[in-house]
Amino acid sequence: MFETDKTQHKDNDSNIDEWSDADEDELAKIDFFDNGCELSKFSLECDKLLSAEGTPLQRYRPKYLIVSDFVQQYWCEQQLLYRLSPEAYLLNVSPGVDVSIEESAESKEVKERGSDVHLARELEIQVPVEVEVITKEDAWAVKFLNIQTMILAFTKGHRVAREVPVFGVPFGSGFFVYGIIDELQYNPDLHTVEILELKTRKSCYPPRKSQQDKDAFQVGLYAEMFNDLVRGMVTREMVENHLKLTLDTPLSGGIQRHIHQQNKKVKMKIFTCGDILDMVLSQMQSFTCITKGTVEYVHQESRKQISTFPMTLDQEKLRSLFLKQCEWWRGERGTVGVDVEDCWKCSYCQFAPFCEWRAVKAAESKH
DNA sequence: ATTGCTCAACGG
Ligand code: SF4
Repeated sequence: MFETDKTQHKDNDSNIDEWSDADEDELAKIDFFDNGCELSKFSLECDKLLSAEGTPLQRYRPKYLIVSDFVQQYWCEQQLLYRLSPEAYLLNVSPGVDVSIEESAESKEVKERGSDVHLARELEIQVPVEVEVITKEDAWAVKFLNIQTMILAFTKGHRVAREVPVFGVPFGSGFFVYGIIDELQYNPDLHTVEILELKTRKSCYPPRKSQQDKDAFQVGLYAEMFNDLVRGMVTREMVENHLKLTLDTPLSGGIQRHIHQQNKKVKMKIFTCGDILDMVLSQMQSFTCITKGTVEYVHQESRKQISTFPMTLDQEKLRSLFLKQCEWWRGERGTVGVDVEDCWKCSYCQFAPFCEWRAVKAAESKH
């Protein structure tokens, strides 16, 4: 009885907590449901744009994806698309209407403070070295060398490494993925490795469940990729074919010098990107698989810990989530925005005013 | 073959 009141409620507040506050005129203009309310695979205008111009993979990630792509997608696939393709968002905006696609200054500020904290933490334990990079092989060799630095640190007795790259082709997806793990912790007695993912927050309270889920997903994906390297499931050919690298040409002088400087014992030899890759692929196999991780939330202002929670790797759950995400990248299904219970996310989103997903959900809720 | 092709994560 009281519920009917709720559905009629129009929220013109700046606070977005329901679908129904979208602009009435915009809703009238967009008529997706001519043929009833069944959710067809590509009913959104943005999906039609995608199918006309190529899959997200071809268009935006022809060689490799980054872990952050999947993490953003986990948060909201529609928002990911709008970030990749502002034109997909502008489809919903009538010509002449002035609209911003910039993130708010506040949100930029919060992200910057997060970056600052992470940078400071990295500098606490490792010294950055500048290396001249000329070719893309050089650039990838540096990434591989950063993995080797972690391996060396752990064999020297260090227990913590930060900003450690991982790469691979998770779950046989056929997608090459690259990411950087915030922190790895090594226990030399048990010979185990765990992930610590630090998240800084403006708020001094723990985030909502779906945000924690997203962070657990991120840690899970890192763990899975690390483990694939440990299991020897990442091959030289995968790197070569996906990244289109020529692995057998010598790296440029700056990197050669760096390698010899780093390890004086290494014999005078000209290294190729493939040499570095082979070493890393082989050395990674001496680790054990990661089974656990921790997500830690820290208040930006006070730097005090807010909360932590453990992540136990659930490979099957992760697999099905990940492969579902891959379908979107391949253009096998349409874009899906946030669930009703997660529509609070829209209040933080720069695309809320003309978001197609929101408009459709608002229209649906009026049946 | 004019011919290239990505710093990731950052927080909500
Ligand atoms: S407004 Fe909501 S549904 Fe639309 S992109 Fe932003 S978060 Fe996703």
